[in-house]
Amino acid sequence: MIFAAPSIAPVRFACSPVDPHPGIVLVCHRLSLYLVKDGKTVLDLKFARDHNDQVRQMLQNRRSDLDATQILTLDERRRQVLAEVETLKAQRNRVNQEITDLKKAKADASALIGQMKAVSDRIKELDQEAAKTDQALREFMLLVPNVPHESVPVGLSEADNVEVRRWGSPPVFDFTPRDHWDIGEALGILDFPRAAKITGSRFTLLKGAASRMERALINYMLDLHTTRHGYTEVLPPFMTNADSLMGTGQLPKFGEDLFKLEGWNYYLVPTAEVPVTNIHRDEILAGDDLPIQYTAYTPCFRAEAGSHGKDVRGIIRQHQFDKVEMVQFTRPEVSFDQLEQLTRHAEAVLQGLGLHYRVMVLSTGDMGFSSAKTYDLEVWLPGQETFREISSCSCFTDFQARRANIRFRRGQGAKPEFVHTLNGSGLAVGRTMVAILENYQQADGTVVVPEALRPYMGGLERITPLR
RNA sequence: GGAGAGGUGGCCGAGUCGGCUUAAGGCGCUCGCCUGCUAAGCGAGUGUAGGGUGUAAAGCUCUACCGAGGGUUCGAAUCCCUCCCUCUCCGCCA
Repeated sequence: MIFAAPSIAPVRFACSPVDPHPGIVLVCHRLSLYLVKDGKTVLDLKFARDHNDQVRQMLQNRRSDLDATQILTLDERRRQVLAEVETLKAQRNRVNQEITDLKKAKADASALIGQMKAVSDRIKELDQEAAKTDQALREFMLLVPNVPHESVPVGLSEADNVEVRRWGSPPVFDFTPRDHWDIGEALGILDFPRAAKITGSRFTLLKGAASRMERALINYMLDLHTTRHGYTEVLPPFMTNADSLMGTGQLPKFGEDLFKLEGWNYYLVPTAEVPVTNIHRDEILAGDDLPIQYTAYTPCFRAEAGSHGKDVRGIIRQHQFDKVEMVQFTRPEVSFDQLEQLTRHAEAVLQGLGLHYRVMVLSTGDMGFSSAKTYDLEVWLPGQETFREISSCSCFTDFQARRANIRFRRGQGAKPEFVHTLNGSGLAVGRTMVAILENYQQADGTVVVPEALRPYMGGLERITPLR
């Protein structure tokens, strides 16, 4: 197996106080390029300056066409301007005190005041110059992807993902298993034409046992994560502002995947990851409180731009779907261990429902922009005779923490450090129902309800045709 | 939607004819002293980020930050404008 082996890791970004995108206010404060080794931040912008070659190499590895030398230029310019403007500001502060003293003594200060006019104008100029440079540097850094962990297989696409393990076995049928849309429509519990009438394509009307199962699955998953896996349940807003989307990495690069509310700077959440991770934006957490583990149910809204004609049948790919998400904030040194654990938490849901699945580690070519390592859980769908993604579990190292300025203190008086963030679906509810319909279908067209779900469905054991 | 009041350091809370506030004071916290123990008392310290200077840590030094952004001014927590958020009353609504 081939592994990416960056001797040094990555390039990240951060930002500062100026607005690079109209209507979008950035909340990050640090302006530094840094490198991470063994999950620990060891170097910063100074390193990028002194070892620019290595930085360039890293960008190349991730197939980024960003030019690392631009960092040098911009940083040099920025520090030049800062040095000059800060000297002037120091002078201004000093002279202002003198003016104050003169005024107190009822003496004439007009000479000093006249002199400071020019200084003040120059400061104004330089401040603008510094802001421009900061903005350019930040825009650059916001487009730098996270760097894959050493254990991530190098590859160009989905085809290079590597199976890590699988659980269970596919159910055996003495008839030809059907797709979930056939099963659902025959039972009268999935209604596609009416959903298209109400809204449009990629929406589904659930009825009877389907809508109840959706609700049951949400409760089952939340209960599992809160009572067995140690997560705290939260129910966040289903819309977020642009700052939050910037914090988790959906913006500025992936705005076309989002539904934005007309006349508002609000977006429908594409995943609970956004509101939940941003719970602690701009906060310094107590080291003793880590790891912090949240689980949340939210609907998810995705424009699915660029997926036209893909998965058009059934409820696999919808503009709106329900998901239960797990989010963790951890110390840097344990984040990849936590990823293993979080992945097991997602797997526990599938195991509880008796669904056959496999775990894939995504290759460098298939993983997301913000992720350092991602496991996908793929559930077996007999109707389509294939494995389909039902959960995606990622460690983001401090990529999101830098953007969202989420830090922690190891102890009293210790310097704040960035936390690591993780999240994973636990699980995508709609696809879980798809899996149940297809895996538990019977020759007579009915569907057996998995035992774990029955308590949540009033003891219902079998779904029979509605009405 | 209408009317009004506010947003200050981890917390509470002063601070409007702009300049002795380098953000008073208190609480909390840390360290020390004192004290059978505890409590109380006494003393010192206590933010974040960036630049410069140190091999590094420390230290020293400069700059910025009183909801956010912009403006006026030699100088803004303090004045003006825009926006965000919180609270009160009215209206409407689940």
